[in-house]
Amino acid sequence: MSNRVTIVDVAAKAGVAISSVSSALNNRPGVSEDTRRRIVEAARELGFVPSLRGRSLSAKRAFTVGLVVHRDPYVLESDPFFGSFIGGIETVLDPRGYALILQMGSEPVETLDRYRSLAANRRVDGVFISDLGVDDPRIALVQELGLPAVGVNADPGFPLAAVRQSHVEGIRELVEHLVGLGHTRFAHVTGPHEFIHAGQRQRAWSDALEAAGLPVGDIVEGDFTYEGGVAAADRLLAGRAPDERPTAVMCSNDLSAIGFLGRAGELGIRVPDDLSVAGFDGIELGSYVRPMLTTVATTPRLLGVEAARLLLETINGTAVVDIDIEPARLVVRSSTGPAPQPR
Amino acid sequence: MSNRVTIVDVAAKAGVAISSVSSALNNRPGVSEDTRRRIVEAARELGFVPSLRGRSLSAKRAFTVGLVVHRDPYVLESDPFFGSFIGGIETVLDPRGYALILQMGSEPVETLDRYRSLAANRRVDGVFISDLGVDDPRIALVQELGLPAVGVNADPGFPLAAVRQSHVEGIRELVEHLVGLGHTRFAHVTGPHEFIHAGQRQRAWSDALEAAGLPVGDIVEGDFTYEGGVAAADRLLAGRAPDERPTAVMCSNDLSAIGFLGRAGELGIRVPDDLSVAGFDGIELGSYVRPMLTTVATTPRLLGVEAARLLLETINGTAVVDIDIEPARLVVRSSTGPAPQPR
DNA sequence: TTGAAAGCGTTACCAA
DNA sequence: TTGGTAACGCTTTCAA
Repeated sequence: MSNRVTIVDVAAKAGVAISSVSSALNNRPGVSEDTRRRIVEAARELGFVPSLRGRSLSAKRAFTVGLVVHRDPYVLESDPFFGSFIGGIETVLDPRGYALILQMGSEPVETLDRYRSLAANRRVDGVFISDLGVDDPRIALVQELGLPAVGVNADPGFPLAAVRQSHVEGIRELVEHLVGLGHTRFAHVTGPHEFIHAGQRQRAWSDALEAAGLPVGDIVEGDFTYEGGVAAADRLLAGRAPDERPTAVMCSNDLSAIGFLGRAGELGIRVPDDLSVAGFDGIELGSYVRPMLTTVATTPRLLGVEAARLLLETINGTAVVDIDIEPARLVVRSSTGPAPQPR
Repeated sequence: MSNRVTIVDVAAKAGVAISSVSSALNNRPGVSEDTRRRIVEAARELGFVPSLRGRSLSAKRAFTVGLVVHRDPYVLESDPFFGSFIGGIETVLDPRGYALILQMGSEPVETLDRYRSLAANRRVDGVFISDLGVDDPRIALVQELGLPAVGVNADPGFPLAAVRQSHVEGIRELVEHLVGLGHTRFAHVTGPHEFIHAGQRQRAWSDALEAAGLPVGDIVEGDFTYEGGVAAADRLLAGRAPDERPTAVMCSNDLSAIGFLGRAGELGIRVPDDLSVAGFDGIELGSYVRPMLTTVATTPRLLGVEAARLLLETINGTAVVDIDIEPARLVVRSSTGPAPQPR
């Protein structure tokens, strides 16, 4: 259990110097095909696995990257994003011998400290920056720390490497879908304004409506939670006469749309007959609730894959361009339908 | 950016040997109070942070522990457990200079490989084993690998260190609650039988009913998903006359209970008037749906805290006893009520 | 092509 | 109490 096999053992067994073992096993030139074979064979027989610690110290690399999630646990729990995103990250990290360190900072200051300490003791070679905020202080921080980083769904002009999935097309498709169904009175439930993606989605919604020559209607701030959707439904629907209510509502994520749906039902408003509701994300739960939720489906797993690829490239200093993955797309289910006929 | 401060720099600045710096900064004896002060001061001025890599190699420790989640991403997404569990882990890891590596293996074999490679290159000093399965192969694996490990919610007789939160009391409370409401026809929706906690919960349910002298009723296998709850509702309720249906159902987790609730509503069965439904977990969502879900609330965050504490102790070889945290407790909300009066 | 040796940044042992 | 020095396990440079 205790005495693990080291490069010295392999060298001894193969009857060569440890430097040759290192070269051979890392596919570097300068080793004859014959010796290489002998070394590989010896390593195999001994079950040699290079020690990450030795490699780390020598190579000045941690072979680890970090993700600091700065949301409160409840949001993390119910958010489908991170599970898939992390899954995607792993698929590219693992084959390259990298691993992911996950940290959670519930408060912004705490989050910054996490990044700081990850950098200070060189625990990671790079980090992901997700859930970007407006004027996000993490940007300046990683620059100051010289810590390679990749932003997820950053705005244009983001100063670091970034991977993005456009929401514009999907939201435009949603608006066209609703307009085609005859809707004219719209409303939008945003996410918390401190996150840039909340603003991105709202803007895409407003722009598409304006492009269609229709009034944007009410915009109420939500918080990405089920509860927030319930509250938004109260504000937009309760106590309003049918012809004063919006007939088509987009919530900026699925969870809040599902809350919205639930409250609408309680208020006696039928979906989609009296009201159309759509979300954003494409979480599984949306296809189980009744009516099934129309949404704009994102692909967090793919985002994770590309973010990881980009981060490793950034770390290696290989030429890097931002990556745009295929846009999120409209998925029509049963929570949207023809606009109710006024009478 | 590149030339970081090392122990050598501190030693030079303080005019002492590096061994003294090491001793002083690690609060080891053998350094005079005076020198210690000088060293600490020098370190502070230089902004010295010990290199994890150097420490790792020398101390033969990774200062990292691992969690390999072996569920498919969707379950991870919608499961409230891991977000809080990980949050709890972090609160004890962080102050002790440890970090968490998160890996995901969707298939069992893959999961085992993850553990194997974590151990092979000594990336972690120990691992958590959660979502224990029946005859879980990970137990033998970590033993064979000599990898310190802590089991989460293990059965009695578990051969490794374990942290547990008893579900028995809470489920018994639930049964007493239902019995007190006059229910006599029960049913239970389990989790996947390959997980031991699914069996644990079902057994607690059956035992409590038997203790009350009541028939256990139908037991149908679910899968912990919303969808599974819907399917279970179909099997237990659809096409059955009111007096042939159970009047009180426990689903083995909240998510499936919520699915069950939704389908019951679609079938025209009123909850709690015609039927009482309860879940297990205590997720936030349960308090937002209507009717609000009666459940047995667990505290995954606390479980994470204790699991991490125990794992670090196991790694340090300090005397270790299993930890039992406060049992999960019944939380009565509005999805349970008096048994319907037959007529 | 091969091998010896110098790092990498700590900790820990042992003289002084 | 101090300081020198040998590990720890690898990569990399430079002679041979």
